[in-house]
Amino acid sequence: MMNRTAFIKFRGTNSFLLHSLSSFQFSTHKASLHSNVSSLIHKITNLNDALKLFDEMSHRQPLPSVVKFNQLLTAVTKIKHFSSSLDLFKQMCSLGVPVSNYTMSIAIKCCCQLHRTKDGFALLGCCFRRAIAPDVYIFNALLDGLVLEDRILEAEMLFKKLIKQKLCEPDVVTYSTMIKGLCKFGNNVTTLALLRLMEQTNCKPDIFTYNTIIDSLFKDKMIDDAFKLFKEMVSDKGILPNVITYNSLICGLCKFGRWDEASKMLKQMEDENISPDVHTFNVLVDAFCKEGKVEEAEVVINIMIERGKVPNLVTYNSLIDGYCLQGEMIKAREIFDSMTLRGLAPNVVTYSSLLNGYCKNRNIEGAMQMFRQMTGQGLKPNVVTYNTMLQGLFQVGRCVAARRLFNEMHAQGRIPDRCTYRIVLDGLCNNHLVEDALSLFYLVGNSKLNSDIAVYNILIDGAGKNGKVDVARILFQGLIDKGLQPDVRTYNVMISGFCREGQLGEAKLLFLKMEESGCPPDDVTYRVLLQGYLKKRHYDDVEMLLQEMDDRGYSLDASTLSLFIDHIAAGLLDRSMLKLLSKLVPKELLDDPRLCDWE
DNA sequence: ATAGGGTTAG
Repeated sequence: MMNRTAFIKFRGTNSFLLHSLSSFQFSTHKASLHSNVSSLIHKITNLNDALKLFDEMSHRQPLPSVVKFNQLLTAVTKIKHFSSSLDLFKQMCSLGVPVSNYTMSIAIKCCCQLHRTKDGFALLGCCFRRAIAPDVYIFNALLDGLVLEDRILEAEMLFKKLIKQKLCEPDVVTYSTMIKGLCKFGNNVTTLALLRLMEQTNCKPDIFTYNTIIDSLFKDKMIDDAFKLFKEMVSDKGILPNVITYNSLICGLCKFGRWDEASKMLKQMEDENISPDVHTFNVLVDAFCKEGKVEEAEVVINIMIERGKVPNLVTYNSLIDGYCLQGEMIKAREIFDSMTLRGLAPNVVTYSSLLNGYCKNRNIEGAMQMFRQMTGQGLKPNVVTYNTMLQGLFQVGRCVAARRLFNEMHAQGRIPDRCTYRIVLDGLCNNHLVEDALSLFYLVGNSKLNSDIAVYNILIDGAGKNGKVDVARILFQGLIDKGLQPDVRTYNVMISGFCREGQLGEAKLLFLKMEESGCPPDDVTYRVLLQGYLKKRHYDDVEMLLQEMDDRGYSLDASTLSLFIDHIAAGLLDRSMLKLLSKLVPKELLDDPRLCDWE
């Protein structure tokens, strides 16, 4: 075959020669294509190459076999161009390629991955019409589609139907997909039952099955069960954990602050010659960032790079979020710029972190500018983005703008979630719009949104702070009537409301009720009650409360302490209390110059 | 000579 240099040498010598040369090249190219479609398909890395190859294949006479087309479709599906893959499938049909069950399974998978499981089922109908017997691959793809669309009941129905009507022999993938669906809905009891059922059949659970369940148990905070299953997998079934198993374990342990065990797992992993991948490093980066240890996170990233792993969008997003949580917006922007320079396009998560950072710093203009930049890049804000912006706007008292944004959220088809609801209620209460918050609350009525103790805490606090302790009392009774369990915060905001109105008797009664209700007071409870007592110059229980605080190992905060000092300075409280107070003051507060003559 | 399932971020 003529090579490229030879071709160049001929240029300009003779146009006829050039023409024949190029056609010669073309035909040899085609010839090599014909014999080597499979090897060309394996080299496909982008959609364009795939489409070109398809075009050339479809012009061949005779047409390449269906196997070649299936290979190409697989390649396109692997690079996640599902709708292009479907287009090619349609073209295959109109070209008259005799599509097989392989082709159908790929096409159905594409529909399902596009959240168009309905079309997937339509293609199942086509199978019957074309006398293609649907196999387990096809049913697995459909089952996965239903799970993906959260249609868990239909997934269960399909699963049972497959078995009952013997539509196909379910295999380990069928079971694992069903298990994934059950896990997604937090139904760990049924999940484990299905795992046991599986063990009775001849398709045994494999590493995929176990990884799915172990990860789900961690997500549901069932750490001990997760480890039990992990041991069962390794010891009883002899299945070796892989990098994904370890990633789940390490991620779960980090989330619960169980650092020692997490690093033990890292060591164990290395001992077994399983090297950490980008995902593992990302878990560690994120864990450090969440702990406020951004420098450590940067160290992890350096190790990651030393080991030849390339940080990706997730890595940078975690780091940016870490800096934003610390309010270090300059660093956050630096990382943002450097990731853009590396050709990584920021996504909605990146922007939401930045918005959050600006809002935390009460820089609402900065947040707005980011919001506009984000939408300008064609990124659609999601519920989290809107929640962040709403919180920021309420925080700086821009209730009208918040309202406008809430309406926009609605217009964009974003359904407010429990966080949105809490943010709006809290925002209204903190901006002296308790009446509005209450009307919204009553409008929502007896729904799941209102069966949330946090919602009651917000409203009780809002009512109390706005001089509506009677409303607070009604709300408190209401939540008890509903069968909700008040938590420490509920008691704290209620006690704080009573204290503010000088109803110290009520405050004390509720305080005493906490212990017997199995919800012991925390340091905040004591601070609130003490401040209430001091402000009303009601000193009877003060010493006893301080003593209790000491017994429980609680400490005083700066503002309560300051109040005590004022009362002592005014001669309202005896100086003998200083000794007890000094025991309750954290070291950093002892530096206060006003306290130098304490001991 | 071709098809499928598991882990991460706001």
